[in-house]
Amino acid sequence: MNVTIKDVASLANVAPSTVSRVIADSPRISEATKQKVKQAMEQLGYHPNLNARNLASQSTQAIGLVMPSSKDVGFQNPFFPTVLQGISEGAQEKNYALHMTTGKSEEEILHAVVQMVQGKRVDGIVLLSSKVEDQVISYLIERSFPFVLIGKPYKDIEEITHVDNDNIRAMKEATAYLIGLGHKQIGFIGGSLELIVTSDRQDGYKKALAEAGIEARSEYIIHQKFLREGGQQAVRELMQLEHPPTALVVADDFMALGVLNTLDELGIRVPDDISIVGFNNVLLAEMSRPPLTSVDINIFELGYQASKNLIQMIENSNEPTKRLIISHRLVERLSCSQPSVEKSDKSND
Amino acid sequence: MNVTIKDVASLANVAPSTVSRVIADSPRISEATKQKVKQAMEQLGYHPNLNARNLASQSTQAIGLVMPSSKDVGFQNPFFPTVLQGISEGAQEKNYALHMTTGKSEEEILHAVVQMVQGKRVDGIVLLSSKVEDQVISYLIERSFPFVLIGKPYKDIEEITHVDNDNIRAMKEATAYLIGLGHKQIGFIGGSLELIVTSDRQDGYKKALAEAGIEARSEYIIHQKFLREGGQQAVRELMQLEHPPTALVVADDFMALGVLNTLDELGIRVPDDISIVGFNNVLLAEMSRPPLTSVDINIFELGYQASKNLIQMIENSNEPTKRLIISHRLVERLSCSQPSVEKSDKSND
DNA sequence: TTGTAAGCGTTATCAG
DNA sequence: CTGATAACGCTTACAA
Repeated sequence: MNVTIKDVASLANVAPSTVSRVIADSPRISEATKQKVKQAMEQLGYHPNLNARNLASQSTQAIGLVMPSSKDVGFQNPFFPTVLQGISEGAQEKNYALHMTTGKSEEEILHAVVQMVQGKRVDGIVLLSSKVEDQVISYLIERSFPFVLIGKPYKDIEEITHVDNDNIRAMKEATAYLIGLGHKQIGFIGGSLELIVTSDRQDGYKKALAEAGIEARSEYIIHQKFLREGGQQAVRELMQLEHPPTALVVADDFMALGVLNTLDELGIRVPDDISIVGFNNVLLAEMSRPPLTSVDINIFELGYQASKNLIQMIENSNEPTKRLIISHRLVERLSCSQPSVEKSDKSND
Repeated sequence: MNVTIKDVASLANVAPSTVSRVIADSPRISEATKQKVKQAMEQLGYHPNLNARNLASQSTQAIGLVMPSSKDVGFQNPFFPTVLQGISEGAQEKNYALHMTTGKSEEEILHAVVQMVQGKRVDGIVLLSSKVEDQVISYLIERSFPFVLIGKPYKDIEEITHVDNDNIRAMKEATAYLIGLGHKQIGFIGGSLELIVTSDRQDGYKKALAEAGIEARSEYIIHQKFLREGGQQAVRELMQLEHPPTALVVADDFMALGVLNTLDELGIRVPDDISIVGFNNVLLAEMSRPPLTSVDINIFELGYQASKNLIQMIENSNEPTKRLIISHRLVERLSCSQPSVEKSDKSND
């Protein structure tokens, strides 16, 4: 069969345990035998059997990744590859492997997670989405299995290590930016309110208005479940109002693209007639017309810190619960300007 | 510790081996004990330890996923989440888990693959990219480890099971479509020629021209390494020609977006002044302005067939080498029209 | 510093 | 149809 630790041992004229120690780079082993063994490993092309190793040591060097349901909104979002890259890099630095699971439904996902955890396939888990009533989270907490959440937990905040942006502040700043430009009629377009990220951003929006002494109009706030059609639908609604907004904050760049789109169809020009601020600053933001002013939330870092901290939790069992806030910044491009002095002056073009 | 097969056995008053048989759903076991055991498992909340199982059975129920280098072009492409979804679904149907690996360099990736394979973490591998001289492929072939490639191999075609589109024909049809509209000056914009997919699509482009009796001009063919800036750069070059093309085939939608963008900046209107056909038909294609006519290559299916066939290879060791061609179709949207009768007539607008 | 031997939790081979 | 028992390949006390 395959070359095992015993083969290496006998070639190097030592005991299997010695070989094992060399692999683990145990300090109490003579340099001489260490070399001898290493050479034998080399010569035979030895690679440890990870299953055997995991079984004996009761630990895998792997972390599990739970992705949102594949039917879900998040999946098609360009957010996803980037965060994955961050997670992957954090894991690789510590030599952890990545195990992935998706599913078409909540049950499928939960099932897969249970398999991973009880089956001892991974030492910890990164969660890519936080739902309002999340069974996966409950399960992990109950078993006190190490995990970190990307995003903000709906409840048990103090007990869940998570990495997130300060979405409230970020959106507050974005809104304040528009206010600073002179806008007073500012609309908000966001995803489903069941996502914590949406409600946070909405809160930030309201706060900014409040601080500026602008009354928040409920008809200016629109939620849409789907990113693509949602943005389009939202614009139509807003533009039919008696006093349509002169500026829009959109809680997701992808959605903002839909917005831009529809605006164009309606013959409304950005930023001349209306200003737009997007969120996430994905690659798309640069490529849209006009290039989108957007809040960069540092997606890569979100992922990187998640896996990095998860590994700390795994390796040090009394690591405290943490809340990591990743910085953001507004990237100005060309989708915003001051409101036209007379906004009803769109008579002739 | 954790609940093991022995605990279940003693609770059910049977031998561990019997429990094992129940798990494997062995046919030669009485319905009575089967029920008894199942109930015991339920009662104790038993889940098999996968490491032990893998070790004993010399097989994991897992497939490995090798992604392109995270620095690579492909990573940010919306292609990626979709193909992942397909792979994931194919795996899940057969109850296979997914193990993922990326890396920042070729070496890192090869190293990770070797770990996966020799470490016996997976039973087979799906390759998401095919480079010209691919060490990973050589390694897998040499060890005759089951794998399937998404895309077309550079060499050893007959020995590598792969799932691909007929990119030559697809691009030929796309080009022929433009010719059918009356275009004669058609440019080609594609990615790096090191990618087989690019050269195939270029071949298709040339074939279509040849069949129509149109001479292929080398200055109409542009390759760019990066999708984003590349599209922009390419347009600038093409539009400076003495006789700029009246239509463009672009080998990737993402790139096409950059093209659209730059065209807009230059004040060239699509499709009035120039027609564009994209490739891949990602979500973006619908959302661009104008909506992009694009060749749908069925990305999900590419992934789905890959994992499905990989699993067949794993479970049936003398499964023949296959070449699977996924269908494509041109999706007409609004980015193409007939060439203006006098194409130099752009005097006043 | 190194060797011996007992697990780790399954599956697989033989008997019965 | 079911039960012992020997692998599977590695780690880790415990000795030496």
